[in-house]
Amino acid sequence: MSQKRATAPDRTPSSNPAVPTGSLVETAYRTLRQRVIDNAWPPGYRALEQELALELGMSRTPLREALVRLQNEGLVEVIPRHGMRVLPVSADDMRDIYQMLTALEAMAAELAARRRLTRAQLKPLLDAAAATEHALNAEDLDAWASADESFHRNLVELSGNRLLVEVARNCADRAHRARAVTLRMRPKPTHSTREHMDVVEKIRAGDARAAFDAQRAHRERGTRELLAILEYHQLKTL
Amino acid sequence: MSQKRATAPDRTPSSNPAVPTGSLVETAYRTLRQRVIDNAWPPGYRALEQELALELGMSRTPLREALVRLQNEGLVEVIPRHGMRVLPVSADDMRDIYQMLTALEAMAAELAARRRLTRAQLKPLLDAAAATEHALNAEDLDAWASADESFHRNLVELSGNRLLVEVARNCADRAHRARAVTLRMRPKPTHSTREHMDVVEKIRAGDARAAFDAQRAHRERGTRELLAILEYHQLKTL
DNA sequence: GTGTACGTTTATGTATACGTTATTACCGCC
DNA sequence: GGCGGTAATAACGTATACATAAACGTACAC
Repeated sequence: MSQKRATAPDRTPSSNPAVPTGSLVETAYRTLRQRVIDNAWPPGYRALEQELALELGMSRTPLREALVRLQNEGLVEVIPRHGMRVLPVSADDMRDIYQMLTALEAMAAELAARRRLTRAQLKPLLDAAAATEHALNAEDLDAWASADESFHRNLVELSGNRLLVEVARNCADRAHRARAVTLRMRPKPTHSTREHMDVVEKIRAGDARAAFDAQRAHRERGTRELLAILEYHQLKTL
Repeated sequence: MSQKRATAPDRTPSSNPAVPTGSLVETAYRTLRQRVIDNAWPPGYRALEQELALELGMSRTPLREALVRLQNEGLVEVIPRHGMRVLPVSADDMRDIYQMLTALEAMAAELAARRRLTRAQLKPLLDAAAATEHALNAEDLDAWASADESFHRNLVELSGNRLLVEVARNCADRAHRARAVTLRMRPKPTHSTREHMDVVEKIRAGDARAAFDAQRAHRERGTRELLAILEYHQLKTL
């Protein structure tokens, strides 16, 4: 994975254009974040501030502020005189991220179960779990991945803990690229899909301990699976 | 808790002067962060960018960058035309933070126990636990609080998970003021101190499950205690 | 061919300027 | 006194300028 500069010929502004928001900082932040997460920029990719600012049609000032935010979120690093660099994610990083998600989501499942949620409150989670099942049946891996993300996002939101939601989102962002790259290297996600329904059922039943255990087991199995893939394919950085 | 402006007469630059670092951003970041965490600035406190920049002897540019970082860390909010405001921490926030710390530190204890640490590696944690004991015996609450922080910091560092360390540090930062304010409102921390030793022993023995349970129980009891204090004293924001 | 020295270029970190608009102060009226 | 309208002020968000020093390219010596 060699480092690429912003002058790489396959990069044009139109491939991920800035979508205007209320502020230039926000525009830059969202645009750049998207590029990192969706692998439009590969790991290690570099670009200078002035180049990015020109491309996004703004001065360096808001662009820098966006980069500071992205750096705080662990998605890029800002290197003096070398601009920004997309932070590669190593296998160790993935282990760390997955350990975090395991702890956070197990806690989220427990908190959700304790809250005695209504059918309406549980619906988005149930819908997401059902969507993973439909996608699996239709053998549509991309739809499955999207539904999987939705499941996990909805799960942490049901915890009612804002900080947990925020941190889990950042963990998911950091892992997103690796998830996408390895999506077709893994066995069919039969276990995952079944485990989703299991977690939902435990939450619905208000069984906090069982919900915790179910979600935790789900993430632990997923962690083992992913780390095995990274090792087997000798994927050092993603 | 009324809002105070930067012109409050009891604030002078010398009470928490900027300590020069390699960059002005870093100087501002550390100075301001310290003021928030140590309650030099109370919850809700406001200050304008230009005022802070003047006080710290720099232009608004690096000052803004420092504020962006602090906002990302949940310590302040930046309000257009009103400058920055120290984010008050509500009882709900404290519940969220403690739930996070419970999940993260229990996981840290488990990971630490799994790593089969040497005596040398365990020493900082053991020393910190011993320090809480000594401070308790000497009836020195401030020393106890400091040792307690050291214990928790060392615990998460033993997890070997960098992301966990980073997130736990931020949770501790957010909770720091509330911890300090409530330090003398709680019973003598006899349980805490005994629990520290219990956790250390489980980690030393390499019993991951027991370490997880011990640290989790420790944090859960502490959570209940703190939330009860906040309710009893009608502390709405800290 | 390799290493070093030197001059030039360039990408920052920071300061300052500028345009916009939210906020505040003031005034008149009821 | 309270309310509404208007003008002035101020605090941004952003653009531009500037100083610094890192990085690069070239020439020369061994």
